[in-house]
Amino acid sequence: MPGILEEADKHCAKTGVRLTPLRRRVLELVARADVPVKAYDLLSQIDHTRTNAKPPTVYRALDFLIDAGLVHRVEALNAFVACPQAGHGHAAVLYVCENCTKVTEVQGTRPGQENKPDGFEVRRSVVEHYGICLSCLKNDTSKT
Amino acid sequence: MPGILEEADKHCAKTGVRLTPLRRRVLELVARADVPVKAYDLLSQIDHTRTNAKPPTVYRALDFLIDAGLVHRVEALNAFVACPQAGHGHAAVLYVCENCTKVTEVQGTRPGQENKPDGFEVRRSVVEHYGICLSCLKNDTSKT
DNA sequence: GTCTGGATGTAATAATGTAACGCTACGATG
DNA sequence: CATCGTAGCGTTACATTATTACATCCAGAC
Ligand SMILES: [Zn+2]
Ligand SMILES: [Zn+2]
Ligand SMILES: [Zn+2]
Ligand SMILES: [Zn+2]
Repeated sequence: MPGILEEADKHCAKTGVRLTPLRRRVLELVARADVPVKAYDLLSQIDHTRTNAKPPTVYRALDFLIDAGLVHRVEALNAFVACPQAGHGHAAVLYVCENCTKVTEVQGTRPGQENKPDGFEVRRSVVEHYGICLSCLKNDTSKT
Repeated sequence: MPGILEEADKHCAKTGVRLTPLRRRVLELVARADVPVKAYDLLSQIDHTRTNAKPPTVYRALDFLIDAGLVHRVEALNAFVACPQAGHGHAAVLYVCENCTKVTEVQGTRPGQENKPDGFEVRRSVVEHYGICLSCLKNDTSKT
């Protein structure tokens, strides 16, 4: 795989938005973790000798990355994951393992709108499935 | 309709859990509002001459009500809505209007599990669609 | 009565998120 | 070049949301 950062560079160049060093650094931190990351964890990981990051710093960067479609917010965890597909503005379908906390983002799927009320115009969807991933089910030592 | 509180009484009697006055009061407050309610709003609405409610009070009551399937948490709003169907433990599909903030819970639908990863065992699903309801679309005066 | 577990009270604090304002750097415009 | 406007970030202060830990109360079991 080509690396999320390089993909992000390309994506931002194409869409004409600026992936500044700070934003790129935050994306790097989110992408490096293979589990959802908390905003304040990001804050503490930013190099404080180079920037003087405060909460607004990281929240602004995250807002940018989310708008750019590079990061998704995991609503039920107050946490963030990097999007493996740099698809602008797509709605994510996430499977979150409650044991190992890893997130799998389903590729190329639109969230289903079950029994949508008549005339409702959906702008944004949050779809998060919580459970146990195959790998954790296999390695489960706590079998009753 | 028979009233959410009476339904809740029946439901709790049947499942053998205790809908105490405090919990019932919180459910009443959630049910009375036709929009999602915040925990601290509930806290301020509880009668402080009779109980001495603090944050844990309301969060504990909400936890109980959610476990009992009487209330759903709206994850992306940090807010709570009463469930119109007292179905224990069902996963809710919610349509939230970003204009009037009203929530429509789709009845009798299981959230779709789009392209579920192999072997993933789903325990709980969060499905929230944000947009504009029909009524707000009709009354829209901000037509460009 | 005494014991016990669930429910609630209480204090303190953690964790998460935002508002408001100012400064700086940079590109556009004339 | 001058100046203007704006995006990005710094900075302070604060607001909102949620939890931990421990004490107390109280109904039902024995
Ligand atoms: Zn994605
Ligand atoms: Zn797992
Ligand atoms: Zn429901
Ligand atoms: Zn509406």
